[in-house]
Amino acid sequence: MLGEHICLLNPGRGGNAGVEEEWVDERNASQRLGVAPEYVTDYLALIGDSSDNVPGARGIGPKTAIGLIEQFGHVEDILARAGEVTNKRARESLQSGEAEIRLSKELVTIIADMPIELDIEALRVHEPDREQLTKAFLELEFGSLVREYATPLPPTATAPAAAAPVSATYQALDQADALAEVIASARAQGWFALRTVGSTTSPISGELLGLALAVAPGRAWYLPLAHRRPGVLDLDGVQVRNLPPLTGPELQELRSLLEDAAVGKVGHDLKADLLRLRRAGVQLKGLDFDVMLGSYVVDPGGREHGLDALALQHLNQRTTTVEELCGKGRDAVPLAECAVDRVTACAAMHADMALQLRAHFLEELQQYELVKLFREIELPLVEVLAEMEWTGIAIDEPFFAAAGARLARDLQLIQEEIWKVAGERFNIGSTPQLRYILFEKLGLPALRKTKTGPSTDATVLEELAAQGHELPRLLMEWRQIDKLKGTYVDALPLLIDRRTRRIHTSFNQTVAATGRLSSSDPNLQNIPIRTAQGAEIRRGFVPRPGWLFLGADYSQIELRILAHFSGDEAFVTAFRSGHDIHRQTAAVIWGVEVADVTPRMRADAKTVNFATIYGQGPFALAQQLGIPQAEARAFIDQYFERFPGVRKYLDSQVEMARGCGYVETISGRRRYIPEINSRNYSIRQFGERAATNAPVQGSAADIIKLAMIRIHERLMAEQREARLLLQVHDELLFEVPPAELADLQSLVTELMVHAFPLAVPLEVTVGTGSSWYECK
DNA sequence: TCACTATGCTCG
DNA sequence: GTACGAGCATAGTGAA
Repeated sequence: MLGEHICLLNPGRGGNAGVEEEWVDERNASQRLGVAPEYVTDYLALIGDSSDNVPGARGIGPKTAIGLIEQFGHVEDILARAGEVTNKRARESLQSGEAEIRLSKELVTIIADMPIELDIEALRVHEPDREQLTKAFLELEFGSLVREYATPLPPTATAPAAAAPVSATYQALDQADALAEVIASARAQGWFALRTVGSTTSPISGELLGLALAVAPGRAWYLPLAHRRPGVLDLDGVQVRNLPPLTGPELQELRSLLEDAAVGKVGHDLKADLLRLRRAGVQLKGLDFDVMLGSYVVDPGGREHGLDALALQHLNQRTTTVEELCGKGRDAVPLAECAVDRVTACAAMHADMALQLRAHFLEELQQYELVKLFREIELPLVEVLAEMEWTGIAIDEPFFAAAGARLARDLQLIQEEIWKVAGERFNIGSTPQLRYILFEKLGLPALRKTKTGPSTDATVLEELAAQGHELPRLLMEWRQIDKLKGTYVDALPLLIDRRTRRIHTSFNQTVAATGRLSSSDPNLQNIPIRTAQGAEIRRGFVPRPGWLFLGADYSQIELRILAHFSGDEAFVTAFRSGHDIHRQTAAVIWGVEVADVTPRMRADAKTVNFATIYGQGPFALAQQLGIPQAEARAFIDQYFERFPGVRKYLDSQVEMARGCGYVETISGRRRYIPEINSRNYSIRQFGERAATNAPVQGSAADIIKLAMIRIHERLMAEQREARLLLQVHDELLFEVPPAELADLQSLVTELMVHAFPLAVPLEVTVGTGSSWYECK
């Protein structure tokens, strides 16, 4: 009944039905699932979607499914004898009829290969609307297997029935001797799990409210330090009422435990714990395991790394979320106002979950050979990022105020002009209103469409302007200024920390699927630079008085990585010669002497170089270069003809993704690419581009992370005052006292250049100045 | 009031 | 349909 291909959801790894599909043939499926070929159908039918992420999914997991098949044989027999199933959850699930014979992509596949008339293409969607699919299936006549057991799914998400942790095992630490006992066990074991509670989400702006500790599974303590409400828990008014954090004599032992690097610390998002403790004057040392990072390293893409999600997925535990504790939005109660016993239950539970998840991810990291990446890059980076966030960066407030006023004036003027040309007043920021003005009232040609109507984006306006219309140019100008004002000039001063007078971004370590960092609240990785007017904003980022900024960029790191991986002779030679790579590329592509490369040729070669990294096709390249598609195609062909090693390498990554399901960076970081075997052309294409780009982008991320770790180590070891403030993917920004500048410049360059040995040299350019603008 | 989507724009 | 990876602002919509 089965055809040649089957869709898997990375069995055994949990999974997300929307993303992690993987198409394999039947023999492969049998091997991958660890199920005899004749049982593959039953297996797939039985497990359906067991992922906890899937709305409505209640799981018979893969292991249980295999066990049931081995025990009973085929799926019909399992259902007939459901009462004999010993696993309680599986039995109830089977008996209730909502068993795991459900609509899943596996079933879509099975049905696809049944000898019936069915519009398969219409059903093969990546985020199946389950209700719609259910209806479609039930209305159609096909194999009894599906018709009999498919049932409509509940509209709302249901979590697995979790055994709620007994609250009695989570206790507040209200006695000095109890605290001493916990500390003693932690020391005896050599490690423990912790979870801090802060007054705000941001660990830097908020204060430490309390600390949860766990030493063994199923039992944890919470030490309240600065809660304003004792709640129903009677703590005899000792530790609860506004104690200065960790200053009491009985807390000195705890401090030394936290600061003892020899005692391992386990947690979820240790960077936040580190920062909250630091605000309380405690230097957390001995970071040993961060389950958020563990989850990220095991599978950086398309999965949740939040503690609640991880506990649900891997421990089958339903945790109390902070949202449940405090409410949300307008009605949210500050944590400091929440009853201590409730905070205790929540925080202690989180410490307990982190402790239990450690074992799970340790095993997975070992299984996938990711321990080194975890131990030598991601975990050490936590302290570096914490230090960066802690330090923050200063902005020149009067500068921003003046710029804001100026932009407001400009905006006003352009707005008046736009309204005059349009013949009426309207909200320029509203796409629908703008569409009406441009394409209906003024009758300009709609050049491109979005889902909801004609596009009005910058490329369209650019083209319309080129056709001689006045309004598009004004609109582009308005948009640019509006963006600068709204996203940067007005927004950044509001994020200055009241206490430090600096801006403290968050560097997120578990967001980007390639291994890159991201920055948020505010995002300091997308401060304008490409336009002259935008770049002015960087004048407002300043070092502390008397100090300087030092900026250090990797030159063309991604292209160098491409040269390294591909080993392409011409490419490697070009880099080793140490000259301008885009110029060299141009010379090779067009077969001319380097000296004869025109600026236009160089610019085009640069574009083609980037096009390669991103897997850009002729269509987009033509658009970008403003040339016919056929010409762009010729460029690309020429490029790969002259750099055959590059073509070969890119193909090899696609093959790797198809065969192994993932691709790897230079330090073994994986990215799973289930889209690569999708039957949908554009999804598959996307998978192929991701497969070729991820190793390049991800390796660059690995390398700069290593450099950051080593630089930070040196700064600390040599007790320098200079600090790393920002990372922008291939660039580091430092704040330096003048006396350290010369030294630091060579130190940073040295460590960045030699962070990871490649087949081609790495180059770093540095710049200094008294604003970010000047560091170029 | 809030969550959510769509659109558009900033960066490497 | 058509370039990888991110975060954020505004408008608009529908439900509580």
